[in-house]
Parts: sequence; C-alpha cells; structure tokens
Amino acid sequence: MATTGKPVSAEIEALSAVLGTDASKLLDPTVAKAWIALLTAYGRVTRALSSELMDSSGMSLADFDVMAQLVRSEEYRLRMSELADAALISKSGLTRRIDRLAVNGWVTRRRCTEDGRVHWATLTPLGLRAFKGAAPGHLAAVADRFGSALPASEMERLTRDLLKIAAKNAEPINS
Amino acid sequence: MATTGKPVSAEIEALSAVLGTDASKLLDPTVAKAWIALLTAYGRVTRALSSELMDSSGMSLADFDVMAQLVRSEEYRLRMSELADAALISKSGLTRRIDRLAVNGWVTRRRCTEDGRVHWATLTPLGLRAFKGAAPGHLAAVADRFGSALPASEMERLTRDLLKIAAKNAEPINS
DNA sequence: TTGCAATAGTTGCACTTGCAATCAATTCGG
DNA sequence: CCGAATTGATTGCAAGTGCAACTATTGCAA
Repeated sequence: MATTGKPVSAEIEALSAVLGTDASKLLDPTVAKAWIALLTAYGRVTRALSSELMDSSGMSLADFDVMAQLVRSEEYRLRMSELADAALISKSGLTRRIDRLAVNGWVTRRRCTEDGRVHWATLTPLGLRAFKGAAPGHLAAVADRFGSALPASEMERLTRDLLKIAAKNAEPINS
Repeated sequence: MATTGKPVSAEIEALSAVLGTDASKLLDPTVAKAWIALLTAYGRVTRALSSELMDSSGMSLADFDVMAQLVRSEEYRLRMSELADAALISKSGLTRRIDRLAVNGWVTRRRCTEDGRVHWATLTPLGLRAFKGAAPGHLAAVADRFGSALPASEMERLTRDLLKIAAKNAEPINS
C-alpha cells in the first residue's frame, strides 16, 4: 500500500478445492478469515489516512511516522540507524526519506563529532511546526476511521491480541 | 509496512507534550496504542511472509494474492477491473502485475470477443501448478506467524473487530 | 446515422522501496 | 602501531506504485 505504497490485499479462502481436501489442515479457516480481515482493515484505513494526510499537509504517512519518532526523542534527534529501526523501514529507505525531509527544511542531518560514522537526524523548528500543524488532523482521522469502530474495552483487547501477534514475529528490520 | 512494498510503521504516542495538554482529546491513548499495535503486527508479519514466499516460490505476496483470486474464480478468469478491485490494487498496478505474471507464463490476457473493451486475465495450467506449489508453504507460514498467536475463540473475536473497522472504511479503490 | 458520453485498460511520469555493493570511520588483535 | 574486521550510512539498480492523461470500444440520444 504506498502509502501509499505497499500492496495490501489477499484472499486465501476457498483453496481447498484446488489444493485438495486437506487445505484446512494447512490453514484453519478461522485463521484464514482473521488474516484476510487484518489485511482488509489495514489496507482500507491506511489508504484513506494516507491520502487525507497528503492532501491536508503535503506529508506522507511515512514522513509523519519519522517526524513523530523525532518529536518524542531527546533533543528531537536520533541516529539514522535508530530512526530506521524505530520507523520500521530499511536503512536505505531512511537515508532517502531524510533527504526529502531535509529539502523541505523539516530535518537536518549532521555528522557526529564523537563518532564520525554516526549521523544525527534532527527535527528543525520548521519541521516541528509542520508536524504540529499536521498532527491534529491526522490524529482526528485515526480516531474517526479506526478508533470509532469499537468500544474502549474491545479496543484494549484488540491491542493485546495484536501485540501477541507482533511479539511472535519480533525480528529487526535491518539484519 | 509491507511487503514488499509498502511502508509500515508509526508512533503516535507521547505527542501531548508537543501538541499541548489536549492531545488525548484528539486521539484516545487506548486507540493510539491499538493503532500502533495494528501497524506493528501487520508490518512484521507481512514482511516475514513476503520474503519467505519470494525465497521459496519466486512469487511476491501481491502475485500470490492475484493468483489466489483467479484460482477461486469461475474458469480461473476475471476481468481486469474485477481483479483489481478484488486484489485491492489500482488498475494501473494490476495492468503491470499481469504483464509480469504473463512473462512467467502464469497468466494470459485476452480481449473479450463480446465487449472489446474488456480483457480477461486467465490463470494458465502452469500458473495453477505454480500456485499449488507455493500455497502450502505460504499457508503454513500464515498459520505459524499469525494463526498460532491466539486461540480460536480469540481469533474469531479479532476477526469480528477487524471487519467492523474495515466496514467503517468501505470505499472502492478505483474511484 | 452520427456524434457525444461512459466504460475498460494502458501508458507516461514522478516517486518510493529494498537489497547488495560500496565508502567511511572506528575498533581490535597481534 | 598497523592491518583486518566491524559498524554506520549512502548509492546503484531493478523493481513496484498510483495518478492523471490517453486510447479504444461501446452505448445512447437526437
């Protein structure tokens, strides 16, 4: 869904007829339905949020995520690698994303004086202002498109379940 | 976040300090946590599944999804537009994906004799064989990375919740 | 009929992505 | 100290993506 970007979709159902009678042994139909539901929910919500954010603030979802990481960091700065891990993107992807954010004047990149291999990505005052301008609308959109679908207690249960799934798949992006 | 493809990540927490005291009015912390959990779970699982599928079968997750749609269709074929909607990708994206699948000999594209505007994408016997080869491993991977995290009853609840979220955001991809 | 609107797909374009190779700086073993 | 291994980040490359503009075909109205 690239969000834009990355492809988001899938269907696994009804493969039994093709694969043979034991397809449900490979993937429990209950699990298949849940998996499709996850892909569908994710795809629809992110697609909508992405275009709303781009229209209102000229910022991609990935831009927002990176800037959000910096906002919550000490002195509004992070090493490139730390930032890549935090934002769940590859190192090369981050390099180029920071290039673009730097062109906007939202982030600066400076070599670390103590260790010349390290580069700090730092949110600028202009970037902070852009983020402050974008965040309320984006957060409201998340509340509307995602948050309003379930009551709070159910939302907490959803969180616990999703975190269990995430925990089962904990591997760093940048091997 | 994705599969290749799409950026998958985010953090919304801890914005109150930056946005002012009322950030939690914009987005309930409960919702924020759930949203981050969704992005994280989706990103990690799809990333892993994507590379496993590519390694084992030379097929992207998007390829698999498109072929799965054809497998479950009448006569293994679908119109381009139907297929794009079903696979949740744009029309142009599908055009090029079918190009690539056709190069592999997995799908053919033929103009419809009754309505010259329509083109049928049809899974070939070779494509069906490739799909049959890929599906067991992929389904097992879904079962392992996603399905094994929760008991069945909880999985059903998760499905219901996710479908509610999806329903709140039901809009066709191709406007 | 004829000509305009609607529909189905494809293409031009600008961008984004990740992997592998590479460059640069630091650290560590001898 | 010095060269090899390690670590941090950037770049070449080959994809993949969506939007908007375009082509082709059909339908419909006068």
